[in-house]
Order: sequence, then C-alpha cells, then structure tokens
Amino acid sequence: MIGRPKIFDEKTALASANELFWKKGYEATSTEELIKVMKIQRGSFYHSFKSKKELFIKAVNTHETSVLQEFRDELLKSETPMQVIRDMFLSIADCTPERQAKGCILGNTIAELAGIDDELVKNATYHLKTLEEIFFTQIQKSQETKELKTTQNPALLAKYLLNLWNGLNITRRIYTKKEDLLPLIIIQLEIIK
Amino acid sequence: MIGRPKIFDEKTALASANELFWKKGYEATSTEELIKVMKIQRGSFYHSFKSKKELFIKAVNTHETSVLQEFRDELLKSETPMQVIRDMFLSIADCTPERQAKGCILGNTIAELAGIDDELVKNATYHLKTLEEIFFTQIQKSQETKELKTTQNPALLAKYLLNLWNGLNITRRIYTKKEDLLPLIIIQLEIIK
DNA sequence: CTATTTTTTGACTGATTAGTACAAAATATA
DNA sequence: TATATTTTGTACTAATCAGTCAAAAAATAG
Repeated sequence: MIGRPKIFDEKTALASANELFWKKGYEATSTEELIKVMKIQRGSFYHSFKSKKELFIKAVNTHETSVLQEFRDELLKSETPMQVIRDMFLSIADCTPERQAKGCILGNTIAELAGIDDELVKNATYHLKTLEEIFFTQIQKSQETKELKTTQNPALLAKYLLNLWNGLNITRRIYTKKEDLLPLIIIQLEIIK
Repeated sequence: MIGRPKIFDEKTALASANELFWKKGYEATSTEELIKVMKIQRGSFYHSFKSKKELFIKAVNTHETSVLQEFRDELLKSETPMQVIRDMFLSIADCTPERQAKGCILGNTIAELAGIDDELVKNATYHLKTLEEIFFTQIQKSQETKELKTTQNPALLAKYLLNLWNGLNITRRIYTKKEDLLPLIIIQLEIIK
C-alpha cells in the first residue's frame, strides 16, 4: 500500500454514523455532529465518504447487510426457525423506551424521505424487501417441514409479516410498554401457526 | 372586532401549510416555501402563527380534527359501520402513487421526530390514539348489534387496526400497486369478521 | 535521498436557515 | 377623530448548513 494509512477504523466510524442517523433521522443529523461522533476531521470526512448522502447509504447498507445476514444465520442454525421469527417480533415488547423511540431506520427513512429523496427511499425499500424475502423463504420451508400448519400463500404471509414489522415500528413509539405491545404482537402472530 | 381584519383565510392558509408539511415532512419544509404556498408575507406569517413549530401543530390539528370528525359522522350515518372501516382500509389499495408516497402525516411525524421533538410527537400520538378510540367504540357497538361476529376483546382489535394503519402507511410506499396491496389488506381484515 | 501517493488537519466559503425589525398603509371600531 | 390591529414589503441578523481547499504528514517505490 502506498500513501499515508487511514488512522480511523472505517467500520467503527460507519457504525457511529448509522447510530446517529438512526436516532435523529437524515435531515436532522448535521455533518458537524457526524464528524464529532465519528471522531474524524472534516476533510477526512469528505475525503473518505464524499457527501452526507453517500455516507448515509454506506452506513445503512453496512449495518443492514450485517443484521439481515445474522438473522439468516440464526434461522439456519435453529431447529424451530418459525419460533425465531415469532421471538423477533415478541422481543419488541421488551425494549427500553430509548430503543422503542428509534424504531426501524428503514421505515423511518421511508417515512421521512418519500417524495424528497428517491435514491435513499429506494435503498431503504431494498433492505425491507430483503427482510420480506427472508420471511418468504422460511415460511415456504417451514410449510414443507410442517413446523408451520397454515397452508396460506407464503408470499402473502411474508408480506403480512413485513407489514407487521412496519406497523410495530410506529406503534412502539405510541405504546412503549410491554403490557400494551405484547397482547398486540401475540394476536398478530396468530396467523403464522 | 377592532383593527384591520385578516385579509387571508386562515383555514385555507393552514390547509396549504398542512399539505406541504405532509408532502415534505417537518424538517425539509422551509418557512420560505410555507410563505409561498400560504400566499402571505413573512411579517404576516410570524404575526399570525408565531413560529414554524406552532404553525405545524395548528395545521395538523385543524386537518386531523376535521378528518376524524368526518370519519365519526360517516360511521354514525352508515347502517354497516364496520364495512365503512373495512372500506377505509381497502381504499388504500386504489390510491395514486403520489398519494401512496405521502402516507399518514401522523405516522410520518412520529417516524421523523421521535427523539427529536417530544411535543410534536406527542401531538401526532394524540390523534392516532383518537383514531384507535373511534375503532374501539365502533367495534364495541358492532359486537352488540352482531354486525361483528368475533368476540375478541374490542380494545385489542382496535389496537390491531391502529397497527394495521401504521403498517400500511409504510408498506404503501414500498408497494404502491393495487395487486400487491389489496390481498395484504384483505388478509389483515380477516380478524374483523 | 527524491518522487509519488494518500490521509489528515483545520480554516474557510457561500448558501440557506428560522426568525426579527420596522415603517407605512389599510381597515376596522369606539 | 382617535385608537387598535393587520398587511405589506424589505432589509436584516446570527446561526447553521453542506461542502472546499491547500498544506502538512506519513506511507511506499525507485
């Protein structure tokens, strides 16, 4: 390698950026704050990431790609993968108020930027469709293995779960407590039995 | 009344402001744009509405209060009010892409401003809880009149419908077409039969 | 050593932001 | 006529915004 080496870790910096974007949204996050939490200088920021928008895309993609891969791995490892999916939804009821307030960065991006920035919305949409695809593949498999009793169309059930995810990520900001969220999630999951 | 009367219609100006906030969100809407679409001068703007934030609250409250009252009236007039509720959800599948992109200004506000502006989030939450209350009251009534066959807890069903509303207002930006949305909405409404 | 490449540093820029100030004209009531 | 209020129009502010730039620093290659 030639030239002065990077002294900051790009992965760490991207994770910090993603965390701030997640908490504050796209517009309300200033480059000044980003530079502060990423612990780099202004010049390095633009040198490495080109613009706030490109940073947002890279930070979100890095985070989501990893989260979705972890989810796939967990499903593959488990002997009751449908229960893993159910547990993912049920665990939303147990989050701290701070976690509830953050919701899902993909849904937040769509809600904030639909009609404002097509590229960022398209990128968020891509990851949510990937989530739906993971649901779809697992539902299909679990219908074959009879872990899932329902014979409902797996594509429709996957879309149902995606919509549940999207809904909860707003509703968890209205109702943050377990006693409100858990009965709701349980009744919503009745359909995948 | 003493003094020069207002030359512009406050209701119309508020409706224009609400429309712009709905399309662009809170942060991305500048006072300059607001002044343009409201067709008033900068001085009148701050004289009448004090700040961007107070305008947002007033515009949203005016719009939502009226929309929710119309909804209540429709339910009261109908002989099959549960079908009115179902139709409200089903009609989402028929919207133009432009309408899909706007979603629900209340959900958008929560997604954009949770953790940023508690007052605006609380205000949006209030209206969504009012919507839930309308669902609740109607479900209770319709269980008594046997229009609704299910004996499920009406408070839980109302929360289910609120979550469906919140979910669709993200999902309708991912899938804008009727062929994708209609089957999803139909399966979601199975629970209120 | 010198030349080349890349990153770091921090000052700087020009545009835009929300909101203020103010004077003058208009229009109402008492 | 006196007083109160709103509108208009423009000019202004101070803060913040995203992004630029030139030079120093730190690495390798020859």
